[in-house]
Amino acid sequence: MPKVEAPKDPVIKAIPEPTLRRLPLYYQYLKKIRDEKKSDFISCTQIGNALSILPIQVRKDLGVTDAVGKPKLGYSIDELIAIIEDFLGWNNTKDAYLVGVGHLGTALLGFERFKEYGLNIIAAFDIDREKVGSTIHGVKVFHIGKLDNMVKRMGIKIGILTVPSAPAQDLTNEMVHAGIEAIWNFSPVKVAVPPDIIVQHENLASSLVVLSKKLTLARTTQSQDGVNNGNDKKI
Amino acid sequence: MPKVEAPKDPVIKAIPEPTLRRLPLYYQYLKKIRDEKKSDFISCTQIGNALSILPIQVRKDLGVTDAVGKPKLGYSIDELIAIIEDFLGWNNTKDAYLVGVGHLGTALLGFERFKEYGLNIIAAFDIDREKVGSTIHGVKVFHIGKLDNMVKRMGIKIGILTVPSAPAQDLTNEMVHAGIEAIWNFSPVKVAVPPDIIVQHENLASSLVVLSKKLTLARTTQSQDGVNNGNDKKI
DNA sequence: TAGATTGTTAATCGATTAACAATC
DNA sequence: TAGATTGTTAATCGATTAACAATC
Repeated sequence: MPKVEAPKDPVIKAIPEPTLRRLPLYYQYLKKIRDEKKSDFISCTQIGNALSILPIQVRKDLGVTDAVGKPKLGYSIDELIAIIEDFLGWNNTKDAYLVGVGHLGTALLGFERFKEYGLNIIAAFDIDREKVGSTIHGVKVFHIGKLDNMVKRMGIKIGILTVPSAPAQDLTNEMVHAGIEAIWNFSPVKVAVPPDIIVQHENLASSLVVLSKKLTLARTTQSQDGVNNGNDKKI
Repeated sequence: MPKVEAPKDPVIKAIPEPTLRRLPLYYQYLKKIRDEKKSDFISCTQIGNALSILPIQVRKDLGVTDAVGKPKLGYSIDELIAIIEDFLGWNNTKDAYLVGVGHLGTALLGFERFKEYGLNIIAAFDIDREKVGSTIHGVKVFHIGKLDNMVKRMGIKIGILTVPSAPAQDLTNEMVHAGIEAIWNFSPVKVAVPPDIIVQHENLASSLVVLSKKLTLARTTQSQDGVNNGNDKKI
């Protein structure tokens, strides 16, 4: 890869994943601020202070969108909200299927908020005959045997996997075989997929480990140094 | 033995957060492998291949625990499981309270698996009179007004926050005031806490953004370069 | 033994943070 | 205007990856 040359397609930009994860936080905050109607503009310093993020970090992050601010004034709140919404693709809804109507699956079906994020769960699948045929939070539950056909027929690209460890890999294979291109995996195992399939792994065990290790460390080091701004990378 | 100077307290080591997040994955895999009883030993190469992680990364990660492997052979599977379990503190259970018995809160109360990870949710709180007094997945639901007293009386240090945006900050304040030291935050907003309080922020919107941006990019770049091993940092 | 694998030290890569000129 | 803030380029920091000697 040549260092100097301009990229062929300017649409393709490398965006750091941490940046992508912070953008929704800014968005949330901006909407709150907008409703308070105190000002039409906001600076990176204000956003950063509210979210315990360095202002320079906020500015860098906003830089990946095409947001333009005014020196001294900051960014137009309304404009920034619109730009982030657009950048994150929250304007064009994507359909998804959910596989596994257990506790967590049921909870996700009830997440009205997903629609704001451009995600629309249009059907759910399970193997349990008692669940099949029912409607949960407005979403109909089908037998898992119908997955393949329905994915193909509807051209669904996103699958949400909310099942236990044991069947996770098999169901992943079924989804991929049917034509699913991106899997949001809430099962406790890391599933294997072909190289062109995208998997986003949500692991509660990992998060809990980080939390409890931080807590343990805070206790053993308390009153030694002890400052925790919530941004620590190491524990 | 260190060349220059020994650290004052060898217990306090800086462990990268990514490493902490990967350790549970290794653990999951090791347990699966152990049940297959094919061998008593396993190498970093095997673990890495199974999880799409570079072997050298696995070795580095295992290095932070006190696991010792044998050249040519690898690590004892049983020993490694025990060491990770111990390192992550999954042997001594920590009690926690859950605040907000909505869809997600209910789902978390039903997560038997948490006990394996050393987390024991011993009570839940809500403001809804219909929920108060009921028992969900074996956990009793109290009125939020009792939180302060019960946290103090039981010496609870971990709070799980599963409420909507609006009341998240107020409830966080209440928890902190009562004596909670670590908050596992599933609300959609980043809550502000004093510097000595730990917050682990679980944000579905952020994860979804990463997933959908990867999907969008994969489509625009398909058949150009197109190799996705699931380990990409940038999208 | 030969060679796969560990453990450790060094190099690379990328995200964060700092510095600073431009600007309203 | 003066000074706060943006936008961009450079420096720093830390995690990942590579290199390689030690070893069973």
